[in-house]
Amino acid sequence: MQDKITKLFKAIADPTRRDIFHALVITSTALSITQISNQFEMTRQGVTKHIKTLADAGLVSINTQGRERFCNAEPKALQDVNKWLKFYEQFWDDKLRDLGNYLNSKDA
Amino acid sequence: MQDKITKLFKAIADPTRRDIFHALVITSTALSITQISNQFEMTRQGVTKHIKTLADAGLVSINTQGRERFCNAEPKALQDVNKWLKFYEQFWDDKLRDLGNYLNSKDA
DNA sequence: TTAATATGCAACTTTATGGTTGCTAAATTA
DNA sequence: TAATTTAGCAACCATAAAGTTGCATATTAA
Repeated sequence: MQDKITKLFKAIADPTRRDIFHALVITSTALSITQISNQFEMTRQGVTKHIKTLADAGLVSINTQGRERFCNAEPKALQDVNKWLKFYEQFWDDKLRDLGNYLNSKDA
Repeated sequence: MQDKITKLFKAIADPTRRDIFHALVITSTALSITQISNQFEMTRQGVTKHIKTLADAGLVSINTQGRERFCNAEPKALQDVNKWLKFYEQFWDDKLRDLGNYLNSKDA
């Protein structure tokens, strides 16, 4: 199907999902599906779908208790994004270095 | 339409686009559309579409010279992704800190 | 000037995505 | 036990996205 990093990127590429994820991160307590949906202008089923996508990407964990399903954010999953970024970071640093060299040569 | 950060996330959410971007990053010279498409099992027009998406997200800059259009990667655009990540980094750090506290309490 | 090259644009197809409605089932509460 | 609450599942819809083919156009080379 889809590789892990793509799932992760696609999960956070949707603004609504970023909002849901954010809401979960800043809440210390786990939230049930209904509690989450109440915070959004969308049907519960719509929210459920997004949560499934987030869970598939490892960004949310779900704990079932009775008829309720409590969701928790798993920000650590974002470390893979960070790892991906790290490689390219060296190139934007290089550009800064190049700019520095350029400015120095102008001064001289 | 779509906000900047969403465009950026969507651009890198596609594996082909990540490949194109990567190819441009690791090449010191700018590449024409044709040169890029030759590296992919896809029509030139397909690649062109991806490049347009990358350019819209600020990840690629295009320099027209005669009938050719030379593309350059702009890894610096990824700094916005980094900025977005930064906020959540503190939460995965918190988790590590919590784990540290837990281990310490076990030692005592 | 004719031929070849590099490219963009438009239309089209297929599949994915975001979201909805309607229904069912399992827990809980009265 | 009956009513309510929490949630999943399936079907459906509209739109976006990935990729294709075909054609027009501008630049460059013969």
